[in-house]
Amino acid sequence: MSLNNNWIDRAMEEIEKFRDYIKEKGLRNTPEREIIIEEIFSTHDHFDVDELFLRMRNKKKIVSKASIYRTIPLLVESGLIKEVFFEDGHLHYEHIYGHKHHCHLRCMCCGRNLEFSDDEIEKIQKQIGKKYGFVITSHRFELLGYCPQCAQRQGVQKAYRPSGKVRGKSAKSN
Amino acid sequence: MSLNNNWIDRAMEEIEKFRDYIKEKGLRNTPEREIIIEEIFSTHDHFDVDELFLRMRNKKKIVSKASIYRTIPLLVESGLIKEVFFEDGHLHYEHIYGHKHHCHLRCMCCGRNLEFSDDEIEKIQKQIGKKYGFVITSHRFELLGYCPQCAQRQGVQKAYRPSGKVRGKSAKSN
DNA sequence: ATTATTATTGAGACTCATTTTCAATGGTAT
DNA sequence: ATACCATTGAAAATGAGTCTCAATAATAAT
Repeated sequence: MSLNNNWIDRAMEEIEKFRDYIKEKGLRNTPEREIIIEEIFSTHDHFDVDELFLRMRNKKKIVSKASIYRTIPLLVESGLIKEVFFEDGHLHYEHIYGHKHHCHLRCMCCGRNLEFSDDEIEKIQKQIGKKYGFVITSHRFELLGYCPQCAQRQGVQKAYRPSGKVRGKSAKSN
Repeated sequence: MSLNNNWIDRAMEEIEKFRDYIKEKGLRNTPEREIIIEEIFSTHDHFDVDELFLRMRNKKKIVSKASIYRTIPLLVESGLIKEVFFEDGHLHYEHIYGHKHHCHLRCMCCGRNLEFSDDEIEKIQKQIGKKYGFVITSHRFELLGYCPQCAQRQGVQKAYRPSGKVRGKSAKSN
């Protein structure tokens, strides 16, 4: 509690922010929306809609996908989450709370994804924002290439699928 | 010719590279593929499949969308083009030839897109690549925020659509 | 040249993420 | 209470991208 380190606390804080945003916009808060936020803040990982939906379903927190899709823009606007990238044919998000701003290093062959951070980036962001008069709220920096393993394997090496689209990934449920 | 500045020359050079790549991979070159490359190199702008398809159709260069979709991965693999970003619900590409490596500054409200370049980025790329043992072939750096105009207009300001998806953009053809 | 082999093509069917519609529900303010 | 209107779930719609398949064409072998 004092350390404010567990997800319940995080979620509470963020739910509060969200309530403010919602009110300010003249919208209404609902149990569904709070459940979604709680679930998002229960881990520190990237998520996508389908994943989130299934995670919730496993915990008997039943909210329709449509509502998840409808809530996400509100969460982005209120600054609780952000888009991290488009991969495997869909968007991935993460919550911002306590996340050190980080960038991604992606293998275009196997899809492996590392995170790193770099202070230089923050400086550039400020600098460019000032130069063009933009209010910059976030950034995305991705390095694309081949991981040590894939860089060796000839042949497979250069395979490209649009935005890392993974072939034969199915077994979904609705 | 000597200045090598017009698109015909560019396209020719790149078509040559493509032929090599195709041969090396045991595939076959075709008129369709060459037409696609020519068209891509005829401008210096970003493009998406639909746009490219329509541009070609206007010039009576008829190639099916399926073929365009099939050719793009080959072009990426052979290093002629690269994915620049996912926006408005689809991927955007650009050819690499003569493009100074640049980054994007995007307004999340009106979709305005500026380009800038920064040498610092190149250094970071090298540095991180070495650190993690990756062979890095390209990067994407996007700064997201609000342009001077949108930053002022209250209300509209924070509107977010997944990856800048533009509502009511239709009037497509097939 | 002719033929055999096999990659490529266009058309259309298909998949799947995301959005929209619509009727039912439920907060909120008077 | 009552009216108003945002929200919900379910299902239909949309649209980018992929796949299938029969027809065509590039290359290799004859």
